Amino acid sequence: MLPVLPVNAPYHHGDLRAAALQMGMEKLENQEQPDLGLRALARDLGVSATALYRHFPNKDALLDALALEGLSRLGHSQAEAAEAAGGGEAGFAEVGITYVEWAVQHPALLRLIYSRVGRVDLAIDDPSAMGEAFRQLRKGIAAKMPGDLAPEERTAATLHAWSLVHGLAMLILDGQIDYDPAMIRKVVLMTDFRAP
Amino acid sequence: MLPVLPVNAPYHHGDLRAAALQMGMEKLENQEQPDLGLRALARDLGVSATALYRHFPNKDALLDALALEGLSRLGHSQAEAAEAAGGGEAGFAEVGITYVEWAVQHPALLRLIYSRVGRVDLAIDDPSAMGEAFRQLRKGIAAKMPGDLAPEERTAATLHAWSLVHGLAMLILDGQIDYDPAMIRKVVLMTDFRAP
DNA sequence: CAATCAATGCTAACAGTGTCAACATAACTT
DNA sequence: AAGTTATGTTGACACTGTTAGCATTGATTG
Repeated sequence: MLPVLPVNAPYHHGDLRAAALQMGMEKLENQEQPDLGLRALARDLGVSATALYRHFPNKDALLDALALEGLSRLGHSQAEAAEAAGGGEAGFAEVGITYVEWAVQHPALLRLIYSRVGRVDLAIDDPSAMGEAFRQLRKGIAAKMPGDLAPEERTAATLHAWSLVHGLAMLILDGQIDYDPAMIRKVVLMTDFRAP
Repeated sequence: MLPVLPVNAPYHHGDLRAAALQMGMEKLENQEQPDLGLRALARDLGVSATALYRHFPNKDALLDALALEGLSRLGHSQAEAAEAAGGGEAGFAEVGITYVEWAVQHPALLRLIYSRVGRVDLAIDDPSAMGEAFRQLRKGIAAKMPGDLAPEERTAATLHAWSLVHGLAMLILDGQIDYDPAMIRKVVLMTDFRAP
């Protein structure tokens, strides 16, 4: 985690905002808890602590941006998995399993996403940003469900599916259950969405 | 949140450890994020910041103690609910529903529990403390499941049940889904544990 | 009862944090 | 070329967790 420009660093960085997000993401990939430290990040970027304030109003805004990017990546992973499985019910299950796998591979990022997604500040600056990303996620889940369900059942089933994989992911991240891919698959496939 | 002993406070507090835990629990009940602030807590207790170090080696230990107490309370609530429902499958569902309700009523405390339950320090001091409490929780879930299941199915079913309600609770706490008791009940009852 | 000692409190200090104000330099605009 | 805007910097403030050293109280002994 060396400074980006070790020697002869010019006064201006070039694109500090992008560099901060990239290094922030990098740090999140290599740690467990979703906390970054503005000063530490600036230090690793080879820049003064307050320089980041020219690109983000405060620490929260930086973390929000990282969470948003993370959410986008998660969405892509799920879309890929669904497509690879050929859609339908098999694809639906795969979306859930991918969710858990992604969480295991990016624990800090998933935690960051969920800790920041409910914040109000997001809605102030850009009402469509984080909320919309999550709406897509939910819509994706719903779209990949069995098609012959009544609307109310669809809602319950979506909630069920999301809660199940989110709970699995969280329990694994918190060290409460071991990450056993076969067991995950078994548990995810346990639900029959046509049950009353 | 006034100091406990406003006037003529004696040099010694009496039972600062208990008072700290009580006030800490009180603060957790009235806020969303599970972070306390050692100095702030000491201030509210009318005591110097470092006084708490005579009763807890550090902030983590204090939070661990609070998490442990919270876990015990959660366990009691679930046991009560199961008994009230008369055990069996109905009682089993009630345990799950109670889990979600308890989480909604004590969001910071539930978050604290899960953020601290995986920490190693707990196992050093007292290997049975937090781990054992959680083992009880899991055993409680397992015991209240339908009895005619194969052992491997029981494991999967336990995991399924725990993940489902934990996921529901977390999504509600993070503001991703509304807390609708009827919907919770519907979702929890969706799973047929005899499905393949 | 008096002396000692452990338990429990205090203040002062250190390193760390997020953030703001004031100033400096580079880049862009006219 | 001059002025303006964007982007850095240093210095400071208030806050945090934590340690060291000192003070006071309550309990345990001789």
